[in-house]
Amino acid sequence: MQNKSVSQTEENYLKVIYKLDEKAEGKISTSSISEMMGIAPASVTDMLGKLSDKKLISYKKYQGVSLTPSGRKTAVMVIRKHRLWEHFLVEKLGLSWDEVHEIAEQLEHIRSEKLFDKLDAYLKFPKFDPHGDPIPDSNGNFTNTSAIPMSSCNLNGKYLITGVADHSAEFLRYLTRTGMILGCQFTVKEKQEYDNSFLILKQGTKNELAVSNEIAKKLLVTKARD
Amino acid sequence: MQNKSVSQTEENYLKVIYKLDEKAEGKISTSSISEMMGIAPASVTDMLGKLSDKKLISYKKYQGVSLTPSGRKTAVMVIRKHRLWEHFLVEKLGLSWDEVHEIAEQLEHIRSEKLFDKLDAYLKFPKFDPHGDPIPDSNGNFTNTSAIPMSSCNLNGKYLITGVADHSAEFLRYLTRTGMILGCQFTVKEKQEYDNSFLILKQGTKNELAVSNEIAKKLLVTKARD
DNA sequence: TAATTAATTTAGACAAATCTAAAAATATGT
DNA sequence: ACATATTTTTAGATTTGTCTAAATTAATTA
Repeated sequence: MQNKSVSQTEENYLKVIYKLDEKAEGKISTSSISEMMGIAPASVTDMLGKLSDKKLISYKKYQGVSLTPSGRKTAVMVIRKHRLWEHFLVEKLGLSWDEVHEIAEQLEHIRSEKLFDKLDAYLKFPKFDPHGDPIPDSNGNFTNTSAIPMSSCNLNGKYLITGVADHSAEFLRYLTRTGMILGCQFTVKEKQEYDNSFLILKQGTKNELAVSNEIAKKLLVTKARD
Repeated sequence: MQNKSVSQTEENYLKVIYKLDEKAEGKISTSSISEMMGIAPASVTDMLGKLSDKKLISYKKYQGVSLTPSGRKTAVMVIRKHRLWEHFLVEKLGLSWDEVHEIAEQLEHIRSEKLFDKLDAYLKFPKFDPHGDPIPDSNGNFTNTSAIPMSSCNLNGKYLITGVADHSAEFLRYLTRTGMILGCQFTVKEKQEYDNSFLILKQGTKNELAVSNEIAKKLLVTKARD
C-alpha cells in the first residue's frame, strides 16, 4: 500500500479540486473542473477515473467528486510549494506580485522534501505569500485569518489590507498603481448607497480614494485597532 | 521562422549531446546518447529525427549528430540554469554538493528569462557552480579555466582543487570525508611509479594523504603560485 | 574481400493526456 | 410528469515519448 507517484498533471487536477472545494459552492462537477483548467469535460472524466483508482478522490459517475485525505494532503503540499516559491520570488529575487504566479506554477511540482524544508527555513517559515494567502506548514496546517471582503467594511471602521480574492496580473497591477497593497491601512470615510462604492482614507495620505464595489469585493481586509 | 518550443525531454537530449561533444571523443553516436540517458537506441533515433526537423541538431542517418548553433544555445542555457540552481541550493539553502544534482535536474527546465536574470544577480553572477564547473553568463559565455587532472601534477608542485570530473554522490561524499574539497591547497610530496598514486600534503595539515590514480584522474586542479 | 559482428534504423505497439463526436444520464420548465 | 436542455460519460482518434523485435547498414576480422 505504497504512495503511488502522482504526476504533475494529476497534481494540477488535485489542486483545482481543492480550490473548488474551498470555494464551497456545493458539488464539484466535471464541468467546473473542465472550465477552471481549460480542458475538455471528456478529458476531465477520464482523469477523475484515474485519480479515483489511486484513491486520491472519491468519485461516483455523474455525482461529482471530493478529495480523500490522501488527495487533500497532496493538494495542500502543492499549494505549500507554490506559495513558498512565490514568497521567495518576491522577497528574495525582487519580482513583483503580479508576475510570480506563472513561475510558481512550474516550481510547485519540484520533488524534494529536503529542498522545501530548507527553503522554508531560509525564508523564516513565512505564514503568508505575497498575495496574503496562508502558506501551510510542513504538516499541512494553515494559519487561520479573519479576513473579510472590503465590501463588508463598516463606515468609519479602520482596516488593514491583508489579501486579494482575484489573483490576476491586471488586478494586482491596478492595486499597485493605486497604492492599495498588502499592509496598507485605511479608514472608511463614506459608503455610497446607490453603487456600494467606498471613499477611504489611507493612513499617511491626504486625499480620499474612491473604491468601487467591484474592487471592494476582491480585496480582503482585517479590522485594525482604532 | 519562430523559436519553436523545446520540450523538457528535448532539452535533456540536447544537454547530453552537448556533454558528449564537450568530451570530444569523436563522433556522437546514437548508442552513446542511448547509454548516457538510459534510453533504448531506437528511441534515441526517433528523437534525433525530431531534433533535426527542428534544426537543433544536424543528423544524417548512421553518421552521428552535431549541435546546430541554435541547439547549442539551448543546451548552454539549460546548463546555465542547472548550475545557477546548484549554486543557489548550496550557497543559500545550505544543501551539500552531493545532493543538489537531482534537484537541479528538475529546476533546470523552469521557463522564465526574468527569473534567471534575477537569480543570477541575487547570487552575484557566480562564475562557478559547487562542483567547480563554469556557469555560462546570460549570453552563453563560459569563463575559461586551465584546470588539469590531478593525475598529471608534478612532483613538489603546489596546486588548488578547483573541480571534479566525476559528479556522482558517492565520489563527492568520499571527497568530503577526506577533506578534499574545492579550494583546498596541497603540495605533491611523492609520486609512486608502480601505481601512479600520490602522496600529498594539504596546506594546514600535518599528515600526508595517499591519493590513488583512480581518484587523481577524477580531481581537477590548477597550479598555485608557490 | 567475404563473412561475421556490432550499431543503427524501421516497424509496430503501448501509456499518458488530450481531443471531438455521439450516446447516456440528469436536470429543468411549463 | 413529460419534453427539452444540459451535463456527463463513452468511444475512438491523436501526440509525445517510450519500448521490443526485426531489418538494414556499417565495421571488423579472418
